[in-house]
Amino acid sequence: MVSVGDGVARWRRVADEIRSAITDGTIVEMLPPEVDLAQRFGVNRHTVRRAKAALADDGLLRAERGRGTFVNAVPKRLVYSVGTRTRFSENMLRQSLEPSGRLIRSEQVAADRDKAELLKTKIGAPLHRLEKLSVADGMPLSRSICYFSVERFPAIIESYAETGSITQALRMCGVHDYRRGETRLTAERASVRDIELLNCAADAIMLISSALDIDLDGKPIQAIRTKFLADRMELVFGGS
Amino acid sequence: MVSVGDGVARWRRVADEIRSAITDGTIVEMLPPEVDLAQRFGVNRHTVRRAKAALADDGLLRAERGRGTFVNAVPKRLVYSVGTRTRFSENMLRQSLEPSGRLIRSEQVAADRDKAELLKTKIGAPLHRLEKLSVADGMPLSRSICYFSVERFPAIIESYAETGSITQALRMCGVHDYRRGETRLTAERASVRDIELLNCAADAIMLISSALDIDLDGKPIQAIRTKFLADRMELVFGGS
DNA sequence: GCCTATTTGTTCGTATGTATC
DNA sequence: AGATACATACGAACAAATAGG
Repeated sequence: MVSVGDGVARWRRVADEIRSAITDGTIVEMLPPEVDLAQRFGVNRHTVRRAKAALADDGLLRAERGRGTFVNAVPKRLVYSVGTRTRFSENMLRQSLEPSGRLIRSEQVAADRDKAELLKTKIGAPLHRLEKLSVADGMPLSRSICYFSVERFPAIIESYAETGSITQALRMCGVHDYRRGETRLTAERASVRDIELLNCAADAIMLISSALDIDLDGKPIQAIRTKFLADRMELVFGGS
Repeated sequence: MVSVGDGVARWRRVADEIRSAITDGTIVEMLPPEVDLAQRFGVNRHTVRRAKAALADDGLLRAERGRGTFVNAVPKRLVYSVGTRTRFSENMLRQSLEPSGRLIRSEQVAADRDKAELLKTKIGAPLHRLEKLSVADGMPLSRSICYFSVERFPAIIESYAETGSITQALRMCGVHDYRRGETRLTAERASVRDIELLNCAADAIMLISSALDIDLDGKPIQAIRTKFLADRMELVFGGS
């Protein structure tokens, strides 16, 4: 066990290791006794206790005096299927969840080099920049920033604000179907703004997807950058 | 800026925010002065300095007294293209990087329920469990755990140890082509073992891919779980 | 050269959090 | 439950290098 002066407390490290062991099924029902854990991680028993307290706080554990520590029901990650036809609403409904979107902020910006290339507009062309929050069953799951050509979709913001769904907003703008182009994926620690918008833990991890949606003729529709809460989501590509 | 008693030091958070700003292009050439950063993050200047020291240690920054702090050449994230034909070596060579694989550990295990289902073997059937490290230009990028049916690929371990490439090892076992089935993605904090094997920051983030490779007849070849260093990699699906 | 503003580098002290025994 | 050592965080300085007029 390492961790001295690297900015991450040992108890936090231990808590994360235990959490992983629980979510990936290594620890199923009951936690090993504190002394065993302390030895395995090479830390003091107090440190293990601190870690367990943090996990119990999150509702993952339940300690019973004299009996041991039990693992509570683990909330499975929601599955988001990314195919050529990717729709947030459909993905959530399939899992019996009530989807909704909330408009955080919208503005017009000028296309920079990257966005102009993606959306095939001129550099400096006006774009709608739409920042939204996606929620399922009242739980914030992700936050996205979408860019649309103002010229092509003048009224998309109003339509989205009305319906709370990009798919429906696009339909109102005459786009009845579209598909997913390329998707780029990486991950980062949640920023301060992520934490306040998504109402998540301070050390949450965001799965970041940058994608381009195109219509059936291959013309670009929107460039989207979405930050998913990695704790609550799993993205699936290909297969089925 | 928050963070008190949550197990992650403030300087570490500040360092991460600055690192993000650098990698996503918000900060280009020069860092704002320490007092400005301190105010923006709501911390003491010492805390900013500690964060900068950590980043300078990683070679991202270069501070010059009286002049300011400069951003070194930004190491762009390497792109890993995940298509139906996904090969680590080809992906790296395309970016003029010298790929290599290192065998960490191999053993035989019995198939549990999940793996048996994926690999279409009986529960309890013997599997090769192959743990490896993938490196490009001397920099560790990811670590994988692969499962192969022992019955179907008796000598895969030796072949991999010899060649350092799964593709080549499979060829020696009579599989000349294979493709990627489903890929499931999520992200987690690096475990202690990740940190020591990949030689990365204490609070690094791992992009986790769980996938199944199948041969051209649709028969399963290997189940792979790969943990990519999110700082150094970007996964691309679809498009091109 | 001189002065000044800016920016990084350093040194005190003090309080709190972390980790062990 | 204390006692101890070390890491973290803040505050208030001051020193040293740089840039501009």
